[in-house]
Amino acid sequence: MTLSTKPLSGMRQRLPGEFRIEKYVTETLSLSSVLAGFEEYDGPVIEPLALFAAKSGDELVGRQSYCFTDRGKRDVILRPEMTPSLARMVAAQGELKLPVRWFSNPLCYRYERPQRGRVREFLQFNLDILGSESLAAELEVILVLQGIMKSFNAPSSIYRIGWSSRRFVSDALARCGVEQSLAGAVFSVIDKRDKMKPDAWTEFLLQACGGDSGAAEKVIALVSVEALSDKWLIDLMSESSAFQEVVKFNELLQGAGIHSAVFSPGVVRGLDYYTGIVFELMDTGGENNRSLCGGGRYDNLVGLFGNKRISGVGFGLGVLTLTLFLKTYGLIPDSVKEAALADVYIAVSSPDVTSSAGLLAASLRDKGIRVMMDVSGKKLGKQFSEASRYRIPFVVTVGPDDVAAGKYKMKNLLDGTVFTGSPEEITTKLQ
RNA sequence: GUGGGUGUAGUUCAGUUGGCAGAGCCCCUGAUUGUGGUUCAGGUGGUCGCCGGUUCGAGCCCGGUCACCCACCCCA
Repeated sequence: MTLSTKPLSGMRQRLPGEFRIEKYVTETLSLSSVLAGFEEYDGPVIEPLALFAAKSGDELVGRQSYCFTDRGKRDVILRPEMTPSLARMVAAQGELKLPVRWFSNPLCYRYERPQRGRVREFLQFNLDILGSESLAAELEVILVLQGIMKSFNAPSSIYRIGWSSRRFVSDALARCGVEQSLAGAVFSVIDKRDKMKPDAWTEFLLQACGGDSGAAEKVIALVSVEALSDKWLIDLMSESSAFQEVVKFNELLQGAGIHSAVFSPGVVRGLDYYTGIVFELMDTGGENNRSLCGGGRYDNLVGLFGNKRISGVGFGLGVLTLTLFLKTYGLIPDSVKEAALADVYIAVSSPDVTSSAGLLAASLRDKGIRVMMDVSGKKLGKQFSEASRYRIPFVVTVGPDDVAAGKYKMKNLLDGTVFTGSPEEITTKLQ
C-alpha cells in the first residue's frame, strides 16, 4: 500500500513560500506586542480536559475538540485555545508582579470541518493583561490591536472593531423585561442578528423571549441603538453601573483616537468566560465573513485554581484569517512574497574546484553575507538560471582558472555588469 | 452534525451524441561545451479518485464509496 501524499485533513503544512508569509505575519504580531511592553510565553499543547470543560463552552469542548485518553488513563485534550492555560500559569505563580502583560503564538486544535479560513490545526495569536481591574487595560489591548493593524498598513476603512459589554447587555435585557432564565438564549439570538433575514430573526427572538412580545420589542430597540447618546437608551439604563462603564470606555476610546472602534450591542462573543467588555475585529468588506479577532474581559478564570481572584483582559487573533485578510487587500509586501534567498550565488564550473568554492562560500558567510553554493553540478548556464529563479542578485563563478589566478568574476544579474577581484575585494563589494 | 459543488499529466483546466487521452503553465534537453530572465525547436509525464453495473465499446450513462472544496453550525 502506498502512503498518501496529503497530510491529515486540516493539518498545517507549509511549503517555504507560504511559510515565509506566515512568518512575516507572526513576526509582525510579535513586534507590535514587544513595542507595547508585552513578553512572550508558551504552554503545553496537551492539557487536561477538565481545564477547558469548566469555562470554554460545551460546543468547543464537546464537539470540536481533539480529546483522548492517554496511556496514564488521563482524559486529555489538544488545546483548542490558549487562555485557560494562561490563567493557570498566572494562578500558579505567587511571586508574579501584577499586572502581567503576556503574548503567545500557540498552535491550537479544533476538530471541525475545514473551510476557507478555518482548519483543524491553527496558530492563534494571544495577548493578555492579567491583574488589572482598570478599563485602561481594555484600552491598552485595543491600542495594541490597532497598532497591529497599522503595522500591516491596513487602512481603518477596511476593518471595524465592534465592542460591547456582557454585563451591560445582561443588565439591559433585564430592564427590557427578559427573564433571567432566558437571558442566555436571547444572547445567542442577538449574536445571530447579522446572519438572518430580519423577519425570521424577529420571530426567532420572540421565541427566545418566551413569547413576550413587549420584551422582544425592547430588545430590538436595544440592538438597534447606534449611539450611546440615544435618549431611549439613557432613559432605560440611567441607573446602571454597567452602562456608566460603557459610556466611560467609549470616552476612553474616542480620547485615545481609536475611531475604528464602534459600540455594537450585538457583539456578544461565544466563549463562556467573558464577563465585561467584549470586542471583535471584522473585515468591513464581504470577502472574509468571519471575525479576525475576538476578546474581552474575564474575571473568574484564574479563580478556578484557588481563591485568588485575578481579572484579565485579552484577545485571540487567528493568524490564518488575518493572512487571508491581508491577501484580500494586497497587504503582503512583495519583498516578503518574492524574497531573495541569498545575496550571492556561487556557480561551480567543474567538480574539481568544489572545495575551493566551498572555501569561498564559507569566508563570505563569515562576513554575514548570504551565500548559496551550487550543488546541482549542472552546466553554468543552468546554474545562472537557478540563481535568477531564486532572485539572487549576484553570481560568482568558480573554475580552475579562477582558482589558479586567485581572482573571481562576479556578475550582477540586475544590470549585467561583471566585476573581477580577489575574495577580499568581492567581500568588500558585497558588504 | 446539516446542505451544495468538484474529482482527467507536477499544476490550472478543456474533453462535442458513448468511438485513438488533450491544451496552457511547470519541469527536462538542445540552439549556446565559462554566463541567467526573452525567443525558438524538441521531450518526459495519466490505473481519467476508487469499486461495481449498462454497452460491441465508458473520462462521458447508472449505483455505491472515498477524498477535497464551499457554505451552515461554531469560532480565530
